[in-house]
Amino acid sequence: MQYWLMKSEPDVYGIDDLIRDKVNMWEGCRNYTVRNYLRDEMQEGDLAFFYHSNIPPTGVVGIMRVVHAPYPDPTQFDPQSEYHDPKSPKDQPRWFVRDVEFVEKFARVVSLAEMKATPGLEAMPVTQKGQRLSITKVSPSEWDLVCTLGRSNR
DNA sequence: GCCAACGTTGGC
DNA sequence: GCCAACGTTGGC
Repeated sequence: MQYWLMKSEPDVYGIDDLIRDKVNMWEGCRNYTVRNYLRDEMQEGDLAFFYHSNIPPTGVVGIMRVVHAPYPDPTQFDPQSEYHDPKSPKDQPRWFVRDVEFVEKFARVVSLAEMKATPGLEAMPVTQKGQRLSITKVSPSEWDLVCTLGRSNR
């Protein structure tokens, strides 16, 4: 099983929205590296950190699970959508989504600053300057460390 | 709001 | 296939 970190801006879609919805389509990826992760590398049952980007406190706020096979992102064919991609061929879609299911909200946010300061997390892409993929891989040891932090009282 | 970093586009 | 211009991300 592979672990992941997936970013979302909480004013667009945050962990409390996922608690309400229980399952949600992770839509709108328009980057080929991330597309390949979604389409080719993620497996049903993989676990992912939910990361709040852009609005402080930025950081990991909980855990979700990948619950469905990949399928074409419907927003790419929707002219009304901000994610509309008129160049994506209908018979060979460019963009894919996964469904994710809520698993856990941490007792506290594991902030980006804290992750940068925690030994053992320095290889996480999210702690590195200029790294802006919206989905990245997480190693088992990184996974355990961040979970421990998020479940602790600090 | 600024801006550094990076991905994508398109002219040649 | 190079690379400059442009758009976007996302921390601060």
